[in-house]
Amino acid sequence: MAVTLKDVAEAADVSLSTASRALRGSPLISAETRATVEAAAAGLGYRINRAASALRSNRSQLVGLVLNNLVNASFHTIAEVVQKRLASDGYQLILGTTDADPGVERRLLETLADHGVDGVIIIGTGQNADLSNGFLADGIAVVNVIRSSKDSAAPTVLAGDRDGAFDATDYFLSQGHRVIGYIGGPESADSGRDRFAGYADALKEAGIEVDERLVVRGPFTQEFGAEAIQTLLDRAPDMTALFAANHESVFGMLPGLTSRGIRIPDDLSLICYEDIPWLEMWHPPITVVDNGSRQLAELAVDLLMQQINNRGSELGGDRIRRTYRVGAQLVHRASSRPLGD
Amino acid sequence: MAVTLKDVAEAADVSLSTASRALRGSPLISAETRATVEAAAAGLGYRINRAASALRSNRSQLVGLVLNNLVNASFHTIAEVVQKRLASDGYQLILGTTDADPGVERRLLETLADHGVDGVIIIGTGQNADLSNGFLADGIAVVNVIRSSKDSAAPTVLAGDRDGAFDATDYFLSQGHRVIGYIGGPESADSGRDRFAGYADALKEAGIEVDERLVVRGPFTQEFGAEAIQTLLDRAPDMTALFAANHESVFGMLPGLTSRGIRIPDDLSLICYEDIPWLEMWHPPITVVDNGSRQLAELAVDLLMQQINNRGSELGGDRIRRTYRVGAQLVHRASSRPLGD
DNA sequence: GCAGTTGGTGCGAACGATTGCATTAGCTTG
DNA sequence: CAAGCTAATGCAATCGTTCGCACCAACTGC
Repeated sequence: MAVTLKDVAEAADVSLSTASRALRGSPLISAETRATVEAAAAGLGYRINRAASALRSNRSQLVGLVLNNLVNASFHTIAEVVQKRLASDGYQLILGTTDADPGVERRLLETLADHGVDGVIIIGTGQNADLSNGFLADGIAVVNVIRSSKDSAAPTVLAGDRDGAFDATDYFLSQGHRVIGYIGGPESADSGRDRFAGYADALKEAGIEVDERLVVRGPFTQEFGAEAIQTLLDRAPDMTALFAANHESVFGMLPGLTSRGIRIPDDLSLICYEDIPWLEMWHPPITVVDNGSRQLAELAVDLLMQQINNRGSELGGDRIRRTYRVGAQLVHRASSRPLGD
Repeated sequence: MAVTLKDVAEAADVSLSTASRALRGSPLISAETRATVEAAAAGLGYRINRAASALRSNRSQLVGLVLNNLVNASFHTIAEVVQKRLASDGYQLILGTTDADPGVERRLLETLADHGVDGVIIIGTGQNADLSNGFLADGIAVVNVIRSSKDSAAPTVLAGDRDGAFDATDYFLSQGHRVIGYIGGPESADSGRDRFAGYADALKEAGIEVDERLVVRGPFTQEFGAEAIQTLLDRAPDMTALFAANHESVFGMLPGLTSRGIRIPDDLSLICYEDIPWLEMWHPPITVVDNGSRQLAELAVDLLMQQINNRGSELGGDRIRRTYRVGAQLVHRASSRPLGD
């Protein structure tokens, strides 16, 4: 049988409560006693039983992470960063994927609650705000990431999609480009909408109308990217710059450019969304908008920990629900060049 | 306060034990009573408290997954598949990354045990077999994946690295290639060793000596791939085929080929290890050795569930420790062609 | 020298489910 | 019809921690 706290208490010749407090770092315990208990625990190889601890104290040291999938680079980056941060704070990560299905998401959230998670980070569908608001009421911390939900009372960390797209487009404009193509995600996705808005706004400020001929929008798949680039090249041979705002589509689009013999940036200037390592290794290295997945994850964990640590004190009431944005950043490399040089 | 089993029992006018048994599907309960209890539970919105359940029954419905990172495609594929399979069986996944550090791995495994996981799937360093053997002794299921450890008593699911590399090389040979380059992982890694062995064996069978000039081995990074391809092209301009057996290096190598103006497969036939979606989108689509990550994951979960379900009955004693292999598969596409056509 | 602090420690009741054992009612069987 | 089953249910102990409260000794201040 495993070593229990009772064994430690007996070995250290103190009561169960004292042993518990000593190991938990309670200030009520004298330094001497604490040392004795810690020595006894170490000597016996004592390990806490989290189930018992969770049952009694209502703190599981478990945090749930809900996201669509792990294939998308932003998502697995976030998962990895969140996991590491949590681990260093003594928490473990329960990971669940939803494929963006609200029903799956709901069942997952309920199951996470069954396990008594102390908090949840949700890259969600936005359809289960009622549930996550219930979590908050029950003292379970919640942070939304990337996708907002107007009904959610939890803080939200968003990516700077509009500004990122604006900056990319604006950069093209500053280089003299006027015929700028756009491949992006669907209107139905937050990111698809916001990035397109950034593209359109930048053009508008420059006094340019959005030319539908130059815009292709569709699902987050590389197949779409492969089609989209062909469509665009056929439809607008006069295009001098292209902004690829749909991350997945890039994988289909780049090979398409290569096979058509389009040289970057000589024939076409290019900027892609999201910084995946190998875009830097491409020839030429691709200029990208880095959406800051790591920072998104870091901030999400920070906000979650604030909530967890403020549990009880209603102090957080004001700050919660606030929306944060992690700015996107244009990473200049070699895939874009001034027009007419 | 949350609804507890006691509330359900009272609502259904049965005892606590009957309520518990009814919801858990015990055969001791009459169909009628079961229906009553289930109705009461549904009516009250009862949700089990996993911490309490775990404490009493020693079953947490939690499974740990230990791996290096989530960036590598095989790893995040495995994580996603494992998570989905577990969820469909009523288990949740606690995910931990180790960066292949044995110390981190050890602490992670201990923490997983603290949380009372019912099982662990380990893509491990092989350095903590003592711990995982202890898990088995304590009734915690263990399955090793991808990396074996001679000291581990747990079943192991390995990839068919040697055979995959053998097949790829053999295929080149059958197409008439004789000067076949090799870019692979270090000797220190299982996969690096096995794949090189497959390459060397295939050559040997064809009566060809391994030519050190054609072999570059190094770390699992794309930077290494970028260097390696340059080295190889400089050193062996007569090379007609190249086997890229280091997954990460592919990301650095492909752009290198493009920039040197090497046409695939006209100037060089190419086969890469591990099937990442966009290799299929490349121009030309790249022939690959698919190591079967999904199948590895599926099999790992199967083996884990067998152990979990056999807990108590010592019946599994014989089967455990067995090693399984998921065969790699050559996926023919268009990046290799017969020599001299 | 006595009431009032303060700093440590122990007692014992939870937390919410599971489960071995006892119990009961309704049958069968000789 | 008594004894013996079986099927269904209830009782109560138990899992390992945590934490409110009571307690005690030593010290302070008047």
